[in-house]
Amino acid sequence: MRPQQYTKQKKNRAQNIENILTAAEIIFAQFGYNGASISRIAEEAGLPKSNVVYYFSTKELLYRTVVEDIFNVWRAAADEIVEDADPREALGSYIDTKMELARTRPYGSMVWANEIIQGAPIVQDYLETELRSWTEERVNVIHKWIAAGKIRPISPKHLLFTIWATTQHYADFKHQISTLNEGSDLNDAQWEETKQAVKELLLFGICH
Amino acid sequence: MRPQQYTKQKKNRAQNIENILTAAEIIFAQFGYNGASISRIAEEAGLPKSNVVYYFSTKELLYRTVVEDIFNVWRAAADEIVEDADPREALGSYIDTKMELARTRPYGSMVWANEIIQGAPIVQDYLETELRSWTEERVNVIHKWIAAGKIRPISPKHLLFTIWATTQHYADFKHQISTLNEGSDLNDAQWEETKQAVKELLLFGICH
DNA sequence: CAAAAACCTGACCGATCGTGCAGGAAAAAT
DNA sequence: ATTTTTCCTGCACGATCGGTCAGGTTTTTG
Repeated sequence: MRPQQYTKQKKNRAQNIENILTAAEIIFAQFGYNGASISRIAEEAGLPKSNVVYYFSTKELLYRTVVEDIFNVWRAAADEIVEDADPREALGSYIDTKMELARTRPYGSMVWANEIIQGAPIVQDYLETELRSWTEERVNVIHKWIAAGKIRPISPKHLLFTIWATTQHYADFKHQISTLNEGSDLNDAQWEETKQAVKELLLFGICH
Repeated sequence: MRPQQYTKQKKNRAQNIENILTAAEIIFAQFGYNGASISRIAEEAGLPKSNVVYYFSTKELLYRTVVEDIFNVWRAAADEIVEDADPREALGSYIDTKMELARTRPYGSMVWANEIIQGAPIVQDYLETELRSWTEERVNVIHKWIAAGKIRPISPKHLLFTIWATTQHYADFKHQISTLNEGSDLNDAQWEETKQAVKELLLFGICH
């Protein structure tokens, strides 16, 4: 009986934290760090403001948690780009995964965009360490693909930038895209069509 | 003597307004609509807060002026995409112009990104009228290019989205790009290289 | 069942927000 | 030179901000 009640309390805590993080992602995406208020996040999460502060003692801690979360998801999504992979398959799979995340986690993408636009005041250390080393590794892989004659010689860095830009555009600018789609979000078929179009545009002419 | 002094006053007014708009573009880009404060914009413009309010009676009016400005610049940059143009030349020129604007007006691009991320609360009417009709016209042009066999059959809308995403990425994410460029902005040669790489990536395989 | 620990929240604080307004300073008109 | 108009700014306001804290409630412990 002891562990059960203890588990119950833990579960409630985990649930509250999850609700707060989900709400924070939406509110931070919509208003940016300075524009978002703790009270609005609390309202979105259906909790009193004091309770949000109880779990995350400062606004910055809550924000940092949200930003680091989407960063890690993106990083994990790209680990498949390795030297002995087939370029078309690896890049295609990377684009697919990032497009899926653009659809399922658009608010996380928007928070990241806001953070970078502001000059990365919170995650600058991440950019200079994890992102920088990870990027160098992928650039090296693409260079080896070129040397092996697997793909046409293009600038690996700009290929990565173009993939990031395009996939995240479908999250960050989803409102603009909806407006140009008669006011409604892309449906399943349209998302599939979009993924194919993006892959064709970016990869045709690159991979033989 | 009368018209000269009158001109002097007018010039001062024009200069103040220009300083305010330049400052507002930077501050709105960095903090978003809700996060930016009039006092910070005034500080950036080197004027008392009251003076900013004197020229722009409300924060929303100032913001709307900034957003509409970058919107119109972008729209003008793309008027060259017409049916009887050479696709490679027209699209290449469009990309070049948008890349130039990404370099010279990055803060305007960031304000637009913030506005769209927030769901376009201010310029929604623009999206539904000017942007929508303009987009349809360009889509029709690209369709005719395809019908004439000038370019490969691709989704015109997604081609446009990809161009927007990529060109604006170099403005909106310039801090991230700088960080991956040893901490410094792209120099003249790197910008030229970037423009060529983007055009090659997006247009190779599209235009014959 | 009592003691202890963990969880939760209403009330409050100083700071800053957007903006209205009175009135002085400068320029233009007469 | 004096009036009229335009330009400019310090001050004050209610609202909201992030964050503190005392104290109540619930859960766990012994």
